[in-house]
Amino acid sequence: MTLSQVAKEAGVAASTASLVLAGRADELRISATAQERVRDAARRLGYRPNALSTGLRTGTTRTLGFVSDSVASSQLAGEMIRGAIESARARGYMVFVGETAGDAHLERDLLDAMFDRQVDGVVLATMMTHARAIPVEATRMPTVLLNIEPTDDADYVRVLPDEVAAGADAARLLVDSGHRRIHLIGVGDDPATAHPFGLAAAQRLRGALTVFAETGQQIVSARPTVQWLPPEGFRLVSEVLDSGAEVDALLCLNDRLAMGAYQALQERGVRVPDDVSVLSFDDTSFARWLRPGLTTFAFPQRALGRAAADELIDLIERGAATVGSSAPTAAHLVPLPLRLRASVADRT
Amino acid sequence: MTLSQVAKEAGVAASTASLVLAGRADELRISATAQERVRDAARRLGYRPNALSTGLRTGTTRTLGFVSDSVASSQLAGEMIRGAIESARARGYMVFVGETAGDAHLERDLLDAMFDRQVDGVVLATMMTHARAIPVEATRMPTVLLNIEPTDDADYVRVLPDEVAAGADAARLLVDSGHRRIHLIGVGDDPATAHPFGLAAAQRLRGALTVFAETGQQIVSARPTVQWLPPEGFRLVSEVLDSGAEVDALLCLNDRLAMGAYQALQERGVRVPDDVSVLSFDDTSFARWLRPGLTTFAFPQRALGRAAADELIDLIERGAATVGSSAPTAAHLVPLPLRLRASVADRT
DNA sequence: CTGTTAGCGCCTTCAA
DNA sequence: TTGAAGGCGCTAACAG
Repeated sequence: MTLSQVAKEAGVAASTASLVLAGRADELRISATAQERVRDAARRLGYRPNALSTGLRTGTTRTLGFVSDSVASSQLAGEMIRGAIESARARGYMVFVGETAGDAHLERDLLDAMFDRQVDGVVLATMMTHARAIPVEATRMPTVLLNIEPTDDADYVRVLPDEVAAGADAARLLVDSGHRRIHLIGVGDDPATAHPFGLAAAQRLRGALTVFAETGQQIVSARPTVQWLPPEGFRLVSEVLDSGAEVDALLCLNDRLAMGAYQALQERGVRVPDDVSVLSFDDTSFARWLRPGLTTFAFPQRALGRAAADELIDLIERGAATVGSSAPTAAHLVPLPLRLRASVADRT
Repeated sequence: MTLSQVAKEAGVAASTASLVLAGRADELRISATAQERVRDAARRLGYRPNALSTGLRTGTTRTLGFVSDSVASSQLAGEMIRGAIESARARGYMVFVGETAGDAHLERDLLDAMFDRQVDGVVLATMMTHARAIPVEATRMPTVLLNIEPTDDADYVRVLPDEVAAGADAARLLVDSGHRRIHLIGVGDDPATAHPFGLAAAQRLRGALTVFAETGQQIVSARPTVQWLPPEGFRLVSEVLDSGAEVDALLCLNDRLAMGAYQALQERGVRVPDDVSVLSFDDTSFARWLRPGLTTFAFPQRALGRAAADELIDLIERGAATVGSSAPTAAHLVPLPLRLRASVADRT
């Protein structure tokens, strides 16, 4: 089904049909009958414009690329992608998705393949290394950085989770509910030397420390680890309990550590939240199924994806004219919403 | 950078450059020097062919569509998509991803949008309703069904998890390791009335029953539920324990039920696997972090995605000529591999 | 061995 | 108000 077939069926020229179908008929005063005939023919023949052709002609494809460095294990990636797809779809865009597993070569290939297909722009996302250089391939087209802090100084539109605020919120929640003896699980007490991967550890810690300072609290202990996994949470919390220190609350840097914490607590007969409160980050799938339900700040995967796609489409539709012209754009920060469940007691 | 610019730079005609760059130069005996000059110019100018143009001309885009009905909560979807993308990429294809959340209208729109962009084919996947009708939109292009049994009788290429075999494997594992008093958690004892959503329950049950029959075993109890979630697992296993029945092993229909089972067991001080073995399906992210690690048959998400993309590309490259011609294709069954951890004891 | 020509499907002046 | 013509970038016959 091509436009000229529709035109023929309607008894008009292809250009006329084009105008009608593009909604510019009134503007150019095409006769009502002609319009009717065209629309009718199009419907009857099930006409759908060939996007390749339109793209070739107009230089725009209503197509986005989404490239992330995620690997099999990361549950986070999936939701981000889906958020992006959802937003894009709502605005009439389709998205190509690619994954690099951290392979720079693959990333280049992917970006090339998308560029070849004339995507209108790409979002570059990361699940692993949060601070990194941006490949030159990306600079050929409008680009939005998702969950990445660029190491170079070019002015990219960035979308990031507001980890600092989440850290602060967590600390405030604990302090406000009367917890005094707080232990940090998964990070030391110095933001500068926090977790080598990702900015999450350092930023969550920074936010928390600010609030602790403001309220005159002291952290009892802060235990770093490189792997944020249940066995590590188990180990660290066992250490805390063995140390004989008093503990009102455990602030775990993510849910997997918290899962390990639950196991260690349970094994020693320490009750959550009656004896010890547990607060965490991410809202991983199992958080609500732990007993008692884990109170946690949800990593806003889907919202991040949505925001990235929206920023990108804004950028595209605003026109590439503006690129690099204006003042450095502030990062778009997405909050981590609290999922209030049953693991934090009120001790006031 | 267009082909004609490269050709001009190399001092040849565009068609010559085209042939050289398409690798058909030797075949058509283009002089070595001309080839050299073309390749050189292309490299120097950073030439990349416009895929839109090529697609328009050749009628093929090396682009796939992937449409699934998954919703936010399903972790399964993400991995399937990624498997598909991975396979596609390896064969030079890019993929458009879309999600419908079960909305038939959205599905139509998505399929249309992909069709408009001239995808070479689509995979239609489902996470929810495993038996369903296929929308007519799909029939305009090569289609592979992933995790779907079509209710109409058209002859589609299908990729499915081998749930029956997994059920049989699970039963055999239990029987072979000396378990006699086995309870089923999450499904009744009649495949015909099993779980309304999905084929998994009925098929896993069918496989298991076959083996139990072969080995002369009797199931002690089989408890159905509509929601395969931890609280239900907790409830059902509590019932089992309260009933006073003897129990060697719990065969849970998925990991979330098993998680609830662990909680119920733990609360009553029943040890896994010393007192009771637990076996399950899916290998959800937390399965390996439960204590003891949960032995389970992994739902092969990624492999399913890979298989679907591969089947689709085979279908496309074999040529649409064959469509509907041959005998009904057998479904491509993907096994559920066993993840042997510590929750099943050897009681022989 | 290489260049000319035509056309994939669409949009957009420009003339009529 | 409508139609004819040209071109987006590429490939494939067909001449030379």
